[in-house]
Amino acid sequence: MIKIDIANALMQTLPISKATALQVVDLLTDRMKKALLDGDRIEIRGFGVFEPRPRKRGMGRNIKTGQSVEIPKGKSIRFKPGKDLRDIDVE
Amino acid sequence: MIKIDIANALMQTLPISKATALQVVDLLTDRMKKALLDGDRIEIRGFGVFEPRPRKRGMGRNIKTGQSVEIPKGKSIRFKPGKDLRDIDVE
DNA sequence: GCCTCCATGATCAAGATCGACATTGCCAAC
DNA sequence: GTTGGCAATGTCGATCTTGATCATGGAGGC
Repeated sequence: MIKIDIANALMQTLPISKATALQVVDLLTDRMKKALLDGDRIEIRGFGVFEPRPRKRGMGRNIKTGQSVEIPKGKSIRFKPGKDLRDIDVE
Repeated sequence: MIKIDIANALMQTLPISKATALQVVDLLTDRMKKALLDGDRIEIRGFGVFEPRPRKRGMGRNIKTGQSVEIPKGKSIRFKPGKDLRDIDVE
């Protein structure tokens, strides 16, 4: 599923044009990105929580050189699936 | 940032009512949940990728009992931040 | 707008997983 | 069709996850 699929799903259900649907998706992701970059956490009940988290881990590894490279700074965006998504049980 | 904030952001930018904005957010999350539960991965360029991933890890621990509890089945929804979100650099 | 409901957060421990770097190919986006 | 973001590879260590309970707050109802 890519952006187009989401836009299609929106326009098929809501009374909005495809162009608007695309704008919606784009704006949504943009707003979320800004919020996350701003350090704000996004909590959508029943879906999940996006939480900016400081990266503290020490070092990674460079394939070609094989040397341990220190992971400089960093923040990771952690997504914690909500109840509905944690309910997954596919054997 | 919660669902209301996102809805407000949408209605402030796009020519849609707040009610519609809320429907959009709700529908969006619903569609994404369904896709993820269906095992489909969602890839939004520049934002991130939601990917259902089989959980293979062995066991956890229960505080109150103190016993090692085996992690039964499981699928986790992994969100991989896109370029824009990986670019975070907070000193 | 306020109240109520129920999901979410934190905790402890142990073990598996993720992440970063660099390069190439593929596919999402325009 | 073109562009360039994203996946995969490999190593090593820190982080995350699971589980139950209490408290907080997101979210829906009146």
